[in-house]
Order: sequence, then C-alpha cells, then structure tokens
Amino acid sequence: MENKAESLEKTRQTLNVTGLRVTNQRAIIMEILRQGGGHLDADEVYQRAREKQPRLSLSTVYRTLQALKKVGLVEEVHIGETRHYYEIKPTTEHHHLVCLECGRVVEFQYPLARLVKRKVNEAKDFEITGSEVRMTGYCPACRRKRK
Amino acid sequence: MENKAESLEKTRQTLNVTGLRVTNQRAIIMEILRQGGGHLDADEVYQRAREKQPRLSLSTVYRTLQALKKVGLVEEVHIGETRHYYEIKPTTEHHHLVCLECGRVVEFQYPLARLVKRKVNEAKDFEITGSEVRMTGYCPACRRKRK
DNA sequence: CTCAGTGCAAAAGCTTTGCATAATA
DNA sequence: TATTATGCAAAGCTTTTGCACTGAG
Repeated sequence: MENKAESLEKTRQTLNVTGLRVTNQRAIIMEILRQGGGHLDADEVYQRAREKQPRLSLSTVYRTLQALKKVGLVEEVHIGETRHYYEIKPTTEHHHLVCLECGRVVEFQYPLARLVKRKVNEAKDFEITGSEVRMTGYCPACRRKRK
Repeated sequence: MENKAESLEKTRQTLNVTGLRVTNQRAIIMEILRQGGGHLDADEVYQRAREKQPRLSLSTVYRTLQALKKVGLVEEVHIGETRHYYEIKPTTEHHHLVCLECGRVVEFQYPLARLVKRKVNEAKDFEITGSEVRMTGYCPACRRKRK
C-alpha cells in the first residue's frame, strides 16, 4: 500500500494537468477510488472519506465525482439498477457479469468495442469512446443451488 | 397499425399465460410499449397512457412495469444515466450505441452473450440470461460537427 | 365472493443546487 | 486577491409504499 505523501503527489500531478485544484477532499476521494478496486457508489465513497475527514460532505463527493468524470479520470458505471458506481478510469476495457441471485459482480476484459466496430454495420462510422457491458445471469455457485 | 380489439386480445393471451390479470391499464401500457419502439421511460409511458385513460396513475405504470419485468415480458434497459427505460422483450439480443452529443440511440443486433461465453474464461460457467451493452461515443453526424 | 390491481398521497432513495464560508493558485 | 471548492441545508427527480377502494376471475 502506498503512503499518504505518495498518494497526494500522484493526485497533484494528475489534477494539475486537468486544471482542477488540488484539495484535501479530492486527494482523499481519489485515493479511495484508486484503492477501492472499482464499483463504489457515491455513498460508499462518502462513508470511507468521512473516516479520514469527518466534515467532508456528500455534495463534495458528488461534485468531485462529476468533476473527475468530466475530465475523464473517472468512469461512471451502471452495474446496479438505481445508484451509480464510480471507478478510476481503467486503461483496458473491462466489463461486468452480475449474478442475479447473490449479486456477485465478476469483472472481465475483452475488447468488445473494437469487435463491435468491426462487425456491426451501425457502429462502423461511430466513434466509440466508452463501452459498458453488463451481462446478467447466475454464477456457478448459485446455478448449482437453483436446481 | 393494429386496432384496439386486436391489441387487447394479444394482451389477454400474453397475460393469461403468466397468471397476471388483464386490466384496462395493463392493456394500454402494453400497447404503448409495443408501439413505442423501445426506450420509453416510465413517465413517457405515463403521459401517453393518460391520453387514453386520464385517471391512470404513475404508480400503476411503475407497478405494471415491474410486474411485466418479473414475468419476463418487459426488459428494463439502462441507456440513460438516471431514469430507467423499458421495452417489450425482444426475441433477439440487441444493444445500444448512444451518442454523447445529440443523445441519439442506435440499436444493433449481435450475439455478444454467446461470444462472451465462448471467449471469456470468467463467463464460461456463468449462465447468462440477459445482456445489456451500451457503447457511447459520437455518431457520424456529430463527429463531423465536432472537428 | 375473494384477492389482485388501482388511485392517491405520502415517503423514500439518490443526486443536484443555492448560498455563505474557506482554501487554492 | 480572484476564483474555485466546500459544507450545510434545502430542493428535485425518479421510484416505491400504505391504505382504502375497485374490478377481474
């Protein structure tokens, strides 16, 4: 695990490029996103952030998430049906398998966007900048239980 | 365009199988979904339904949508970032390309679930029952404008 | 006649916004 | 010092729920 100063430095460098100011709150939120392994919703980020800075507000979390999304550092994914989830933008395209029984989310990588652009006529002239794939069903464990 | 009696008959047959009761409201909602060409949100369904039955309530729309979803007649898709959209479940797997500029949604068909099940290790033992693909970017028209 | 379905109003999330204050560049 | 960001509280939207009433089977 990286230490605080290191993390802050990374955040500073990253944010400086985008023109966003470096604040304590943003450093905390970005670190949480980095370590969170993806798929955190705003409230989870908020809860964790409060442990480090109790007075940080939920609006700040939302505004930071929006800001980071806008500059392309963070991605908003729609795994759930209601809330949004956020993760530091990965360099590789990755997708999700969601188990309808236990809610487990399995991540997998596959260049589906490239494939779609090649194989699908409607997509040929589309400039695809992001892709989100959510396949639902039953994971091996729950499949066994269901029979 | 099919007439009212025909539509009601179709609805009756479809619903009878599932055990759900056939009500006026449901017939109206299902007809709207059928003719809506997919991608209607709850409020749009509500607005259209009210033209035919002004006292119909938004809760009924939501409850009907849930009920139809539960029995597998309707699919909830997450094209937008906030609301949910609903469509009569298509027999063929289809997906969406969303233009970030103009919001246009292009639908395309491709058996991505099968492909993922074949090519992706994590998905091999997963029983995939539904898949939702949302690729974002810029449509040909907006691409031209952007440069 | 019975129970599922409905309307209405109220509540419950999740997310956004206005405004005064604090902090960055 | 000039903005940008934050905290707090309030508002906004979409969706859900309780309850008494209605209507399908």
